[in-house]
Amino acid sequence: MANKKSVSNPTSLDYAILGLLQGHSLSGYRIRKIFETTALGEYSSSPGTIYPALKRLKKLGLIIQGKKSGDPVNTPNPFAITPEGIEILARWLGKPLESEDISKRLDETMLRFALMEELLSKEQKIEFLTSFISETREYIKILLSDFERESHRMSLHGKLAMENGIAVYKTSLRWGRKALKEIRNT
Amino acid sequence: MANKKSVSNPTSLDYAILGLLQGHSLSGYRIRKIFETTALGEYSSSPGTIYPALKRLKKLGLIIQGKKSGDPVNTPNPFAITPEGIEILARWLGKPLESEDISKRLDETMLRFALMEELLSKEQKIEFLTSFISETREYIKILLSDFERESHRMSLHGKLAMENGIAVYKTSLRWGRKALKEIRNT
DNA sequence: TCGCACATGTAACGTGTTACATGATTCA
DNA sequence: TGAATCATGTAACACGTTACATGTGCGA
Repeated sequence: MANKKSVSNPTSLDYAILGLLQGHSLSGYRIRKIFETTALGEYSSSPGTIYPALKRLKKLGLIIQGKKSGDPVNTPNPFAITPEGIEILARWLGKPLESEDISKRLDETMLRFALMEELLSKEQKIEFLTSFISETREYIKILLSDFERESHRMSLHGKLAMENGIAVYKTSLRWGRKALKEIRNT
Repeated sequence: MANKKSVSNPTSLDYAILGLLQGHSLSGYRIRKIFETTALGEYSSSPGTIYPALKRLKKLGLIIQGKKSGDPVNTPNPFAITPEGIEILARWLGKPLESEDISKRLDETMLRFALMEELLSKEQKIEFLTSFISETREYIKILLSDFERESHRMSLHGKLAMENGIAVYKTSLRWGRKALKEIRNT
């Protein structure tokens, strides 16, 4: 197994930070503001979350602190991603999709997609979307058969809630096919 | 403020457990199996998660342990929900929806819907869905305006990821309207 | 008898949340 | 001058994850 998990892997928050640091340096405060204001807001980020995370990543050598030649002149204590950070991030982005990346962790999976533009090859992106599509199709099948098998003993609200789940996954499936086409045209 | 948060509120896992305990007693093992096998599987549940949660709920007096006259004869140490448990659960289910229940915590919000059948009145359910619809509509507006404002400086992958988010929320909005109709016909 | 499913738990660990704390700079 | 925003951090706490541990009962 090439995968040592001895020391505890980065969390998806860590990866989100590394992803933001592709391209330009950012201060802790800037990163917080991005999490606060943009659609990445799921990673809700009070100081007590962000600063310890940055500390962690720094200690791991995935980011470095200090004026980096380049960007925003007056970012106070900007962090930049290191080559090791890039490598770790790219490895995470390129990991083969498992079924649980769809059934649980769908948000994280979309985050991976959002961050992979620069670091993965076109082939890898296509591979990612192809698996995304087939895993999602597979999972919808499971949901539908669960639904048929159990619906007679489910409450109305239970059934409706499941219908939402199924509809949402179908939407993501359609999205995946469309995204695949667009990426192929690149 | 009627809401004391002094002692730390139940988590959504706690509420999921309380919800499962509506109607019939279940052993810890049974609860684990339900989380493992059904669509509620997001609440991934190893012993190290479930048993401490049950202990907690027991200490709070929201569930009680012991043979309950009724159900499956040889369920080992079944838990049943107490009146206080019901009350806490119902209060949670009936809480007014805030915008963050949609933008973050959408899964939790759907869990609330799934569990409210027995404990809320028809009017409360309609109120829930009505807010769900308007909050979701509102959030989609925000996403769309973010998208228009930022899309020119977003990467292709960023844009595609956002499109998925928007499509998913639109799906849930359609679901909400449909669910509202069905509940009204009750 | 071997192994699997049933059944329940504990201990270490890390991370996110909440709340507190501090200080500089900007702008009205 | 006072308020808001910029900017960074710490401490307590609780929860979930992982890994370990134990024992029963059933069926092949």
